[in-house]
Amino acid sequence: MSPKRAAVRQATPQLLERVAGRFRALAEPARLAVLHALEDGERSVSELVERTGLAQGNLSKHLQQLYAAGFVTRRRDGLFVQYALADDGVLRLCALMCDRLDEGVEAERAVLATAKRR
Amino acid sequence: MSPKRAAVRQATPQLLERVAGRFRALAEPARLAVLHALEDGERSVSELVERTGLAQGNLSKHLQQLYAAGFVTRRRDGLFVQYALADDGVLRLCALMCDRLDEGVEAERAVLATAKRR
DNA sequence: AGAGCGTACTCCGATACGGTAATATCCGCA
DNA sequence: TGCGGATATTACCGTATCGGAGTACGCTCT
Repeated sequence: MSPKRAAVRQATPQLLERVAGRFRALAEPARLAVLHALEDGERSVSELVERTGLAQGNLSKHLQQLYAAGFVTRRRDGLFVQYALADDGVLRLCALMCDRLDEGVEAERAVLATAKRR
Repeated sequence: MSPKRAAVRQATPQLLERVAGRFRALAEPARLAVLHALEDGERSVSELVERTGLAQGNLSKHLQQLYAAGFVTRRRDGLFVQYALADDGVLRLCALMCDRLDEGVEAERAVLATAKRR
């Protein structure tokens, strides 16, 4: 049958690397801000500069990474380039993560307590 | 009403930083390997060393980060310390990410083509 | 073809992060 | 109380990554 479907995959180093890379793309406040700014639709780079407050060059680099990770799509629109969320998967990921935040506060507290123990 | 529920949150810098931090904890093959090694139950550090092939000190650091991020729990068991997945949220996150991988291959191809264009 | 705007790329300094080796701490047991 | 195994912590090094500044490229219009 060769279960190509949702079967549990082998955790090969290559797969781990690929998955880690995707997570890494989301492991940066600036990029999360960009994704957030795209939540209500397509935006040009200039619009994203306004919305996020990032410098143009910096923003461009982050956009490349998000694009390479498959989180956003690109489209030339005359002089502009319009970026958009590739799908709602990112939002689901962030939602899952945000839910964890509230419940994780206690653990964080414990860690802090451990850190300053003694 | 002060919507503390699943309402859309403000994307404050602090929140972005916190969320990014959580993603950062998953943005490393070694830590994903650890989580994978915990999929079928509690494991001691020594067992994790065997299963992941990581050096003890190195593994310990990764475990601290996973713990601080709230992905794993800790429990003293005599001479050992047993780690376990805090909940199945991590698995859901990874599953979501893995699903994206297959579909993202095309985009990656495009990026590569762009990189070596000319 | 040239000007002007929007976007991508390159180079740089500062900082963060992962891996290793050595050391410290914690625990159970004689 | 002292020993030995298990885990945590520290110091150190090499590398990756971020942000900023400057520059190159693409597109449109005249």
